[in-house]
Formats: sequence, structure tokens, C-alpha cells
Amino acid sequence: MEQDLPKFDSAFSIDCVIFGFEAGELKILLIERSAEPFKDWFALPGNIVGHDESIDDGAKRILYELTGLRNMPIQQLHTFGGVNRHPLGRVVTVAYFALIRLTGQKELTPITEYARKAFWHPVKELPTLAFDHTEIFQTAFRRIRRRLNYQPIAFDLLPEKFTLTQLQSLYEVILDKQLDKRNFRKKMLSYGFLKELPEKQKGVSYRAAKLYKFDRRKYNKIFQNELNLDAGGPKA
Amino acid sequence: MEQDLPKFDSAFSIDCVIFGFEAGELKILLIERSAEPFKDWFALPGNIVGHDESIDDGAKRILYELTGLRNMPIQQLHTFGGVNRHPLGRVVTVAYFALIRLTGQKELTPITEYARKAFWHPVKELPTLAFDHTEIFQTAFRRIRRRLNYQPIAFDLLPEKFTLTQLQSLYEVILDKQLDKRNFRKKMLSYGFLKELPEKQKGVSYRAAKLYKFDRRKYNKIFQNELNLDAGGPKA
DNA sequence: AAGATACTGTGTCTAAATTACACCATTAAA
DNA sequence: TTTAATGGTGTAATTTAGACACAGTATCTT
Repeated sequence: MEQDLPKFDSAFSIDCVIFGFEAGELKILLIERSAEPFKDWFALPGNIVGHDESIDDGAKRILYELTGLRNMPIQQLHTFGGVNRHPLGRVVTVAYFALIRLTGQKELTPITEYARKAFWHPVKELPTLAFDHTEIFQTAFRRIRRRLNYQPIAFDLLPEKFTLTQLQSLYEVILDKQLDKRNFRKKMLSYGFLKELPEKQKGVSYRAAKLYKFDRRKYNKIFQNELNLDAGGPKA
Repeated sequence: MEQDLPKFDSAFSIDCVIFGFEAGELKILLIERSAEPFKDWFALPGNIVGHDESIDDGAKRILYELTGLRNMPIQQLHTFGGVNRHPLGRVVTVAYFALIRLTGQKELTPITEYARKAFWHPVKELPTLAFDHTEIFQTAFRRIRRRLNYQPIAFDLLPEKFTLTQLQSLYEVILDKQLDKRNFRKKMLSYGFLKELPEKQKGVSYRAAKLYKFDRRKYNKIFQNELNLDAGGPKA
């Protein structure tokens, strides 16, 4: 009801947890700060939201400025509003996350002067991050791990054409457990939204695997939002 | 990374979607506004967050001020940050939701002067609410409907002692579908976290049903966070 | 006290989904 | 031609979900 008159003495920011999958590892995009506070620390990419942009637009803009990526499926994660989380004043941050395709090794377009560099870092053995960014990352990771079971988010991380083994290995990395190959394939193919391509993997020194792609149209036709994408593996 | 210097020209508020279950209906707490903007409209209870309180603390405080309830399980829902959502300036609102037990018909302790009254309204046939509160409510309702399938949130809404029929009817109201009585009971009891009490329902003019209570300790022991609380009913 | 009313409480069978489990096939490189 | 590495496949056992109907009990009415 907003009965107290607002005082307009706060600011809010966006921080992004951007996941990518590369070389069999799940990674997130980090920057190295070149200015105080937290000078020389690693941090999540983020920025202050403008007075005249919605937080969703701000999130998209900031992601674009940091990565050159547009039209990414970006989603709100959680809002972190501890009193002293920012040294300069009251800054509430709205965290977003995105899952992006790291195929063509997009080079990261120059970052603003506050970041010395931006780079992909494996989520395993992440260093302590600036501000409360470690907590933000953990929240995001829990979220995608859970979501993997009922939304087709894996395909945002994979190249457009992928093998079933790549898909399984992504599931295994995110869920942090081994899955049974036959059961995984049976289940994935049974959904009916994977389209087998008339192509095979190239450049491997062993039998090349079939390539598949995710058919989002079929996915939408089959499920209207109710789906359990559990992967076929042992329960434990 | 918060590279732009924050301008501290914004405010943020909390809005609460507080669910209760009463007379077989799911309800939410609304207020009637007595001041502009949206004078005379119904709205979600909410308020501006203080400069020196975390948003979580602010949410708890606001809920307490409006209902007299403390220590409620209150959770963040989503943050709404459209540019023009508040007429007085940039106010980003962080929505929270809570599920509370409406047994003793807690009377709603006096609300601040901005609310003419506070009352419970069935979620069916909700009127259009002030600000973007209709959207906030819908987000909350989708969230609890989904969450009902994997978290024991039903027991927050029921009285401490309840019958299996009451439990089933709550599931039916939230999921908006009929469930099979035998399958529902079989499944609920199979989890092992319902404790049968040596008491029966009182004051009914027919055979009294057994009372149960939710044993949260057992629940925590059995599941460490991975659980599918689907209710046993037809799929459609 | 007999009957009406309204809800409680229970079991089985079938179909579907999940899980465990092992070997031959193919390709490229040595 | 042999080796190394991964691709690709099926069946049986178990578990889970879903469909389905009726007798039992407490209270109220007449």
C-alpha cells in the first residue's frame, strides 16, 4: 500500500550470473575489478540501473554491454537487500541469471573502465567474490540445478547441434552425479523434442556421434509448461 | 560490479501476498486504500522499506504491523521494477509471500492510516488491484501452485491438527482439480511425515475423522530438500 | 428406535515409468 | 592389424501412479 512517503534515498543495481558450458565444464562470467571498493577482487558483472529504465531492461542492457549478447533468455533470480552490502550507501541489487551458448567463443566486448577484464571461470573452485556475490552465485546455481528437472534449459547452454553424450555430460555436471547412458537416451528421445540431424560430429578421433537439435516448437506443442525433465540415472 | 556511481534517487517497497485458508477457500489479505494514489482501491499490504533495515527485515516488519503475526515463514517472490509503476517516483517493489494459519481468526491489528481496513478476500474473483498488484498476486499464486508439488507448504495453511479430508481439499483448491481420495491418502501417508493423533474431529454432525499433524522433524529427516509432493489424482 | 444424512476409511488390479545392467560397432591413429 | 576411445543399443524386474466402489459410523430427525 506504500503508505509511508518514499524517501528516494536508495539505489539499485543488477548483478548477472551468466552461465556457459565449455570444455565439459560449467562456467560463469566474472570480471576483475579495477577500482575500489573491492579493488582487484573478482565479481559478478553488474551495474547500477538507470532512473528511466525498468530493471528488466537494465539487466538486458548490462548483459549486452558486458558480453555483446542481445536477446538472451535472462531471468530474474532474487533480490539482495542487506543494509550494508554496498559501502557507498543503500544499494539493493536485483540478481539475474542467463544461460548462454559459448560456441563461437564470442570474445567479450570491452568492458567499462571499472572492470580490468572479463573472463569465464569454472563454477568448481570459484574464489570468494566481491560484495555478497558468492551468495548470489550459490542462489543461482541452486536455481538452475533445480530447474534443469523441469525446463529445457540445457539447450541454451549447448551448441545448436549437439550429441546425446554432450547433453548427458551437461546434465551430469549440473546435477553433480552420474547418469546411466541407456536410460538417459531412452528418456530424452521419448520426449520427442529432439530432432535427429542427417549429420555427424566432426573432428573426433573415434566413431562420430549423431547430431541432434532441440526443436523448441515441438517442445511447446507437447508441453504447455508442465514437464518433468528428470534425467534417467540412479536415484542416489 | 557496480561501476557507475550510484545516484541514490530511488526508493523501494515491499508488497506482501499473504495466503490463508478459511472456510474451504484460499484467501489473500488485502487492504482498502484511503489515500491517493489509488484511493479507495484494494491493494496488497505493503510499505516502504526503511533506509536501515534489510529488505527481509522490512518484509517481516510490515507483515507484523499489518497482521500482528511474527516469525511467519515469509519468502521473497519477485521484484517488480517498471519505470512508472508508482506515481511519485521510482519505486521498485520487492514482493514477498507468506502462507499463514488462519485458525483462531486472528483479528487484524489496526493498520496505519493509509489503509481504511484490511480483510481476507478469496483468490477466486479477485477484483483489479492498485498499482501492479494484480500481476504480483498472479505471480505468487503460480509460485505456490507449483511449489505445492515439492514442498510441504500446505501445512502452513492448515490448523495444527487437521483431517486428511481438509488436507486434500486444500490441495484441490490450490491445484484447481479433483483428486482421488484413496490415492491421495495412500500417497500422503506413505511419506511418513504425518503423525496420527489419538484424537478425532469434534463438532461435526457425522462420523468424526481422525486428526493428524505434520511432523516437520520427520520431514526433514526423510527428505533433505529433494521431494516431489505430487498429490495422487488423475493427471489431467 | 428406525431411518435418513453425511461423511470416513479402506484394497486391488492395471498400466506406466523407472531402474539396473553389458556388449558389439565404428572410427582414427599408431 | 591392432589399439584406443567412444557410439549405440534392449530386456527384465521393480516401483509408482491411476482407476475404481462400498460398507462403517456418528448425528439428527421424526
